[in-house]
Amino acid sequence: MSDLYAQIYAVVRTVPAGKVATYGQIARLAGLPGYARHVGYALFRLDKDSDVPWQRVVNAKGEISQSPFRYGTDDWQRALLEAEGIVFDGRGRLDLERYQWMRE
DNA sequence: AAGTTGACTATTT
DNA sequence: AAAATAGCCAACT
Repeated sequence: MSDLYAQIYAVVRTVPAGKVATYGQIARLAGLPGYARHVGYALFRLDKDSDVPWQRVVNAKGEISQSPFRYGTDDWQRALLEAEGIVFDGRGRLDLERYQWMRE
């Protein structure tokens, strides 16, 4: 894997349970401004046995981005987050003001 | 080697 | 408030 992805994974692994971060935020923290899409791309390529908590990365609206190839369904990620104490509203969104990690 | 793709985001309808 | 547009940049074909 490229060093680029290594940096992304390193940051994602730093997100504590019960908190979430946006793609753009991960990119900035990794020192890669403008790489928001690559964060998602990196997680897409992520191996299932990786220790990266991919479920804690959501889009800027506080919603779970879906992928047709992710193993498990769209509900799987949500279940993992709920298990960490994160509550979703009726439209499948979470409160970023409350759960976003290290907001700038 | 060139064109397409995408787990995004900010801006504009 | 929700949907369409434009900018973004490495990986993939």
